Amino acid sequence: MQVRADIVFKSLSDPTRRALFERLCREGELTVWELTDAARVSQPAVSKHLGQLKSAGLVRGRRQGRETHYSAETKALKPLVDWLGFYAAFWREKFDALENLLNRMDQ
Amino acid sequence: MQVRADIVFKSLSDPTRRALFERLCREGELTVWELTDAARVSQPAVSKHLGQLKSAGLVRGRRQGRETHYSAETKALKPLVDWLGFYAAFWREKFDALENLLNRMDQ
DNA sequence: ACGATCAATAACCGTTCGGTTATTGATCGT
DNA sequence: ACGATCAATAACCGAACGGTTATTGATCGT
Repeated sequence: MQVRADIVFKSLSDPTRRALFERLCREGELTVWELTDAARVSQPAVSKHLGQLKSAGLVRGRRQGRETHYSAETKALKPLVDWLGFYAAFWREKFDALENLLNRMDQ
Repeated sequence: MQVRADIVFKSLSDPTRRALFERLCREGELTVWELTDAARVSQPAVSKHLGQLKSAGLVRGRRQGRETHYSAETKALKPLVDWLGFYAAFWREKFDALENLLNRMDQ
């Protein structure tokens, strides 16, 4: 779980990359060029970021014809929630609520 | 809040740095040399990491004589919790929508 | 007063990172 | 069949990162 937390933290530590993930969370499935449109970086940069997010399990790519549809894999945030829950007893109640929700989505 | 989240994510994305923060969370106030002892890096490296954690507000340093006592500032995790909370709310919406749909299909 | 200790800073080094442009490979529309 | 489009890869670049050793500054014990 340590390693997973590492990857997730690192993946989300870059603003551009996190913005991509956030957009996928909010808007659902999006193609690379749709994502590139809003991101203020080039298409290859977007593709690289998506690749990293995919490695972290935060994103899934579905190839359809010549376009690839990406979507957020919210379950992959679990290591982060676990980490927070463990190290910040201060926020215990909120974390429990979060974890509860995640477990329900895990099914 | 975006910027805060940036800094917090980035600060915690390095394993060595996160280990320092975790130890401070678990064991309370510790001096630099106590932290250096367990970390597998040099004292200057530890000092630099503590400096970054301090910039992020994740850590507080209390100078006492020639030694500095550091402690975790769990409140600084709030941006991270908020970020997760925001997307958790989004998940809940989706989840509720799905539940709703399933219920309607049942009839 | 002086040597030892603690922590921060300086100076440096190799690697990784985030970005670019150019190119390739695949698929679509006509 | 062919030009256009979409996405991934390649090759490269400067900046930032994480680490080191050496040094400095301050404080403690004797």
